[in-house]
Amino acid sequence: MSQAHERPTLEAVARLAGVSRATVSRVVNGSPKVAEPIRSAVRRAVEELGYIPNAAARSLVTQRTDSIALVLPESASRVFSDDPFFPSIIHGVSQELDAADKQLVLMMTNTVAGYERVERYTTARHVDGVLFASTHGVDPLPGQLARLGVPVVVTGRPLGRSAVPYVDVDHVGGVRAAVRHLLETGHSRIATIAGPQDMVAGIDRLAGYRAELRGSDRRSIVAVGDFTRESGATAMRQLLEDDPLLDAVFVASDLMAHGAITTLRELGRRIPEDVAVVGFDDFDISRYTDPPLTTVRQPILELGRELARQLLRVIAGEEVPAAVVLPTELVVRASA
Amino acid sequence: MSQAHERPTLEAVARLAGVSRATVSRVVNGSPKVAEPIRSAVRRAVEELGYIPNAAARSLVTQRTDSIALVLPESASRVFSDDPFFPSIIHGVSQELDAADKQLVLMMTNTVAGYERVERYTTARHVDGVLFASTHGVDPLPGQLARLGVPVVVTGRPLGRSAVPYVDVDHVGGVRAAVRHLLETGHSRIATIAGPQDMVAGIDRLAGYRAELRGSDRRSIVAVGDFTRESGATAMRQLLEDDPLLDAVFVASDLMAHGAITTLRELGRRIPEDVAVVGFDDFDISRYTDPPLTTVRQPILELGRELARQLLRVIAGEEVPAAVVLPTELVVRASA
DNA sequence: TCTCATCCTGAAAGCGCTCTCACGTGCGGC
DNA sequence: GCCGCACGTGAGAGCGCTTTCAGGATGAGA
Repeated sequence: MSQAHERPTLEAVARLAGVSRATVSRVVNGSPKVAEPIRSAVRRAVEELGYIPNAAARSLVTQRTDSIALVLPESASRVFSDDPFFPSIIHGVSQELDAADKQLVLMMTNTVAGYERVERYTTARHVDGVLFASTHGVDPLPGQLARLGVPVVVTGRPLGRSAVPYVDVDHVGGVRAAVRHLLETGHSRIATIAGPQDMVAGIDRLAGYRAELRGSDRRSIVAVGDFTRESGATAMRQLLEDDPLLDAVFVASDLMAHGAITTLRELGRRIPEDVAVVGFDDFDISRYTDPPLTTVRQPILELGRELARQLLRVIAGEEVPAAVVLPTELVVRASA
Repeated sequence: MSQAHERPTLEAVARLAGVSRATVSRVVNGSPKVAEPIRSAVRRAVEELGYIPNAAARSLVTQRTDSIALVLPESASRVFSDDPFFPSIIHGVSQELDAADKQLVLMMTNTVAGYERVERYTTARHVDGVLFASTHGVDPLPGQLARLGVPVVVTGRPLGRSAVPYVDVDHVGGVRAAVRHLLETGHSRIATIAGPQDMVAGIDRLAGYRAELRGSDRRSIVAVGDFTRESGATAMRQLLEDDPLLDAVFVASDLMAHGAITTLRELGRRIPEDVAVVGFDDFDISRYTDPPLTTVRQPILELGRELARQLLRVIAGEEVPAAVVLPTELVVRASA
């Protein structure tokens, strides 16, 4: 099938250049202690043979693999088709790793077996470090790996205590700005559709809503969804049963906000005249809903990039902060 | 930082089990020619030490890496946030590779430098095979790699001739079904918003439209977009200028269809009463547009899975068909 | 009882690379 | 003119694994 199975080795280059393997290795790895004429002779030989170092051999001795794993949780499977969160994370991580010339190994653990594979793979040091785009519950794996000495960084403040550095966005700040906006624009009955309360994003966003409302004399009206569009639609219905006179709703995700808008439409409420709606995420689609959605933007791409950057620092042995929190920002459009 | 740098080696297991390295290796790799008592003794030692084979060392001798690369083109960068195509491909590929216990190395080449990296990386046999989710133009890299003996499979019928096996969906069949539906429901002026004509998806879908219309006495009315929402909106406007009386439009992607719907709305046309709209893709969001979009479903997840399966076959040395074409299906909703 | 095939097992040779040492050179300083 | 010191370079020892090959047991057949 191929004539190229015979890839040139260091040995071959060394012979052609008339030097030793050690010298070729030095040149290839940019060691400064090789005299110029020899250096260029080696370069020429490398060029001529199209020599490319064998990664396996190199890893074997250096103990580095120059690749890092990004682990996506079980739910990614479901979430993938509709929610740009994971794609954006991947994209951000990829950008940063590309720049650092590291490989991205993607692991989706949608089964128990998968979880085990991840564990095996990562503890076996097949990668230099592990990134968790973990959003759900309390995952023991990151801490476990960290304890084994594997560099680890996760997205999202871990529930429970954890010594693993994380990168997250300022959920509370963003939500407070959103609710404040609602208050300032004269709304008095402000409800919320919260996210799942086993996820930090769900918990923190609800906390932000409560915190901001506490400063006013408004009472809180809460329904809980699971970040899907359907759950948003259902929750909205429930909210309106609880308080038919509510005039605003902060929805903890754009997808749920879309669902809520659908419900509001069906029930004949005008947006924002009858009910103002604010989402959270600022997905691309939210610009195209009717009306365009006022929402809290979280920098997901940047989250991915920062995630990768932190891990690269850990791998390099630098100190990293226990937490990096990226700012969120209220984007006012027509829905509130 | 860690006490675990000392991972057990074959040697350690061998000592503990009182056998040679060779025997441990055989047990670990499931060779049948090890007597039962010894086999279980080794198993116990492996268990006790938590032994995990070192991938680099193994690769070095076996010449396999058990990982495969998925290369996403430049445009992925732009496309990622809004278009579930790539995420679904990734997801499908990942599922299949997980099952085969292979690692997925993701490479996004958004720069010329990136392209070179991909080339270096893949020709260096750091992976057992390469998948291209290539959709754009004529990419020489797949063919080049194939010629070097690297197993390669691509998505989408390659433009120009190519010896590389590919997996694609039945664009023409799906489009014809869509246009036929439009004809059968009594539409007489059926326009199309085509995709970019340097992409197979764009070309084939336009061809399908033309082919089906040729059987009727209707004339074709064509505008071209680039698969983005914005371009769909613009193209729709143009189409209406060309023929204000058109009563149906087949749009070559759901995203463009959403754009087209926006335009139709703005211009006061009712859907489907005044203008029927059919899309192509069946993205999740299309179920939630107003009205829900009639569209041609292409099985993207399955495309990814099939892609991976084909590559695994190539790697295993099996014969694979030059092309696998997956069926598409018209999904009738309210917009046509 | 001897031969021979059969079945396991271990010794050892690498896979391609990095990196420590030791070993020349060539030079300045005394 | 000799010593010592940089400075470069090469020899060689592995990194942890697989796999060939040879050889020791074992049991069947004669």
